[in-house]
Amino acid sequence: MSLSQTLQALSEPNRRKIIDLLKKREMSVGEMLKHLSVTMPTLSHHLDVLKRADLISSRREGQQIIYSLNLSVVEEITEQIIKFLKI
Amino acid sequence: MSLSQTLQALSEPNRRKIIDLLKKREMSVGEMLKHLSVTMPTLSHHLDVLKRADLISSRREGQQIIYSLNLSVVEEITEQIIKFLKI
DNA sequence: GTATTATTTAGATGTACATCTAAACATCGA
DNA sequence: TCGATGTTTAGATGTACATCTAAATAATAC
Repeated sequence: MSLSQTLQALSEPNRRKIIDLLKKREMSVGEMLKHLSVTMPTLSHHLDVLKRADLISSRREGQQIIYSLNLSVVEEITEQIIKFLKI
Repeated sequence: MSLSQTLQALSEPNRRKIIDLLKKREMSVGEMLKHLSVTMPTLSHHLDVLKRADLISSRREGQQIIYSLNLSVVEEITEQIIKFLKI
């Protein structure tokens, strides 16, 4: 997971909104859909981007798929960004 | 200057390299050129992107144009990113 | 089996980005 | 007026991204 990939992933507003939602609590795709103005396939795409950047994870629960933040990765990335921006 | 724009600007490796160079000291375009594998117009373009994101500034000094980091802006942005990523 | 929830693929559109070469401009020093 | 240093424009190329609709596929619950 490169810093480029992470920053690129976080540069899209809908994806940052997803991160914001998942900071509060884990959530199914259907729930997230209510908070965003995109279609299901588009949301799936954004989730895929965030997943490939290792920022989120998913697990199945019945018919639903529950997404959650990868807390440790987020912290790690925060460190990386701080280190890079440190003057 | 939106967070999207900032993250987008920082997601390109050459531009991060420019930031890294300017963290050490201010530098002319010709000097930066020695550290990057791009043509002068391409470098000019990247400098323009970073400038529009308010991350760097320039001043003329004789025939040269000297670029420098906007320290206060970088700190501000760091705060913004930390705040966003804060769990 | 059928309905629900989500992913994936396909096809399409429109936009943005990175890069180059070549050439035109602009600014300054000598 | 040259030469040096950069910027900008123009034209071109190739890639990537965000988005949609429609349809196929997958997994699970009932």
